[in-house]
Amino acid sequence: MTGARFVDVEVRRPDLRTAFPRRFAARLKGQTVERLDRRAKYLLAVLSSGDTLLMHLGMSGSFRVGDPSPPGRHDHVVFHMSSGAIVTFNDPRRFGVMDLLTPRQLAAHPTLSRLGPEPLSAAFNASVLARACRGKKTSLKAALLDQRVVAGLGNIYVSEALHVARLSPQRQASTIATASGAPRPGAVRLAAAIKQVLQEAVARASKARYRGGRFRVYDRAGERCRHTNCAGVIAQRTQTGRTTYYCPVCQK
DNA sequence: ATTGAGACCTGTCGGC
DNA sequence: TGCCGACAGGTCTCAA
Repeated sequence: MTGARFVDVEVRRPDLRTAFPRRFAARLKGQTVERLDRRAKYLLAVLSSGDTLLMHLGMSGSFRVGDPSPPGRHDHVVFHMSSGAIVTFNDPRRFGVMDLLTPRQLAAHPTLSRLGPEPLSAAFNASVLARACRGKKTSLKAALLDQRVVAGLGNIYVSEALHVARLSPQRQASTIATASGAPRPGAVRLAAAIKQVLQEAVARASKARYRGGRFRVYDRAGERCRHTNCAGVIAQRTQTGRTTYYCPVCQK
């Protein structure tokens, strides 16, 4: 898509999680994609008009490249690019998002403008994490799922990171910081663990043969804890509506 | 202001 | 084999 123009845009279902803006297709047509970017779990295509195409996969969204004809039941948007590429957005549950923002709307976006730091950037470290958790009465699990604390962690990698850091998901978030917001050892381990599990995930996903589904604790209830010298068994429980997996023995 | 519960929607899977 | 409830990787809104 990068460097290519939108020749045609088919909107087959304009009702994803949010309604499409008026004249969505018309505003896209003729625009060139200057660059593709990402912020947290949002995909952004910066256009020659200055507008930004904002996309989110929700729980079940995906893009594929290739002629979709005949289009599938959940093929909601089809981009026909001047490069010849045909890019189709498919999303059975329709929790995804497709929006077109002016520079002003982008800068003032209610969600984007409040996102926390990118976890793999230098802007995210133990000090930043500790400060964000200072005074939080909620659990570490809920704090890490809060996109304002750190951007882009989802249910799987929160469990994964807490296991690597050996921190209990039920532990109160404020306990990784001192009263003044300085990092305690747990914050140092957790910030490093978050970077580690995400780097590993990106590396694995980049390999064509990757099948997915192999995690340290996620979806492994009843299996042995993989930390060396830990005799624990992975447990699962529900926290704020989401399933958490953890080792009750080594995660404190 | 912070927090947790419920809602949004469809597909899949396990149990009967 | 078929039906039915429970659950799924994410936000958003609302009310306590």
